[in-house]
Amino acid sequence: MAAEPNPQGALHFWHHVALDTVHDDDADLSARQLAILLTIYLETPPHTVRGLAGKLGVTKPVITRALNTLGVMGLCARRRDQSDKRNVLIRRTVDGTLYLDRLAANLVKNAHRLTAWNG
Amino acid sequence: MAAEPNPQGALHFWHHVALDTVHDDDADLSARQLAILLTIYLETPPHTVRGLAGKLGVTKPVITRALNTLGVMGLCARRRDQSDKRNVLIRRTVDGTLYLDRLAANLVKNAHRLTAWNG
DNA sequence: CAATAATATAACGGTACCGTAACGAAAATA
DNA sequence: TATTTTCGTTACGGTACCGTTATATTATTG
Repeated sequence: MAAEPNPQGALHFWHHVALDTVHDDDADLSARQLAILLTIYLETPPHTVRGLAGKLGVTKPVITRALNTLGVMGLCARRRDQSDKRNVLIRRTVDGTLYLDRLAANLVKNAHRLTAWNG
Repeated sequence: MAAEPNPQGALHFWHHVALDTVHDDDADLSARQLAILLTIYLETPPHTVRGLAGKLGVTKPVITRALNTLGVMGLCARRRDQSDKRNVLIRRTVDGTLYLDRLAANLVKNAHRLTAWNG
C-alpha cells in the first residue's frame, strides 16, 4: 500500500465516513453547523455570535439559527456575558463532547483508506 | 509528530475541511447528497434509484430529490434504462468529476492534521 | 443626559428538505 | 389478456434553512 494520502484514497475515505454518518443518523448536521460546532470545541474560548460569523464568513442570523438547532440537540449552550450583556457566550456541553468523540472515532476508523491505492 | 491518526487530530482535520468547504461555497451538499454522489462515482455502475436508496438506507423520494438537486448543479445526470424502461440509470458528468477532484485535493491538503498530536 | 454604535435576535418571504402516501408507466405473472 | 408487482416520481403537510430587514437591549460617546 502507498504511504502517502492520495486523491483516490481520500474520496474512498470520505465515502465511507459519509455512509456511516448517514446510516447511524446521530444528528444530521449541515456543513455549516458542523463547522460551528467544531470551532466551539477546538478553538479557545470565548466564542460569540459575531466572532463565529466572522470566522465562517456568514451573517449573524445564520449563527443564531445554528445555535438554536445545536442547543435543542444539546450539543452546545448559550450564556449571557455578564461583563458585556450584549454578548452571548457559547458553552460546550457533555453531549456535544460525546458527539464529537463519536465523529472522531468514525474518522480514525476509516483513516487507513486515505493511503490505499484502491478501495 | 505522532505516526498514527488520533481522535484529536481527526477533529482538527475535519474542522479545517469543513471551514474550507463552507468558505469557498462550491456547492453546499448535505451529507446524504454527498454520500450519493460518492457512491455514483466510486462504485461500479449501473446505479438506480432503488439501489442507491437501499445502499444508503433511505427512501426512494430522498434519492429522487437529491438527484434533482445534483442534476441542476450538473454533478450527475439521469438516463432511462432502455432495456427496462421503469429504471433510471444515473450517469457521471465532467462537472461532477471536477467537483470531486477539488474535494479530494482539499482532503489531501489537510490529511497531515490527522496524525498531529495537537493543532 | 442624549445620541450613536454594537450586539443578538425576531420577522419575513422564499426555497428545499423530510416521511408518508398516492400515482402513472412498465414489466412480470396468471 | 387481465392482474399484480415493480419502479420512479409527484403531491402533501410539516419543518428548517437561507438572506435581508427590522427590533430590543446594552455600551459608548458627545
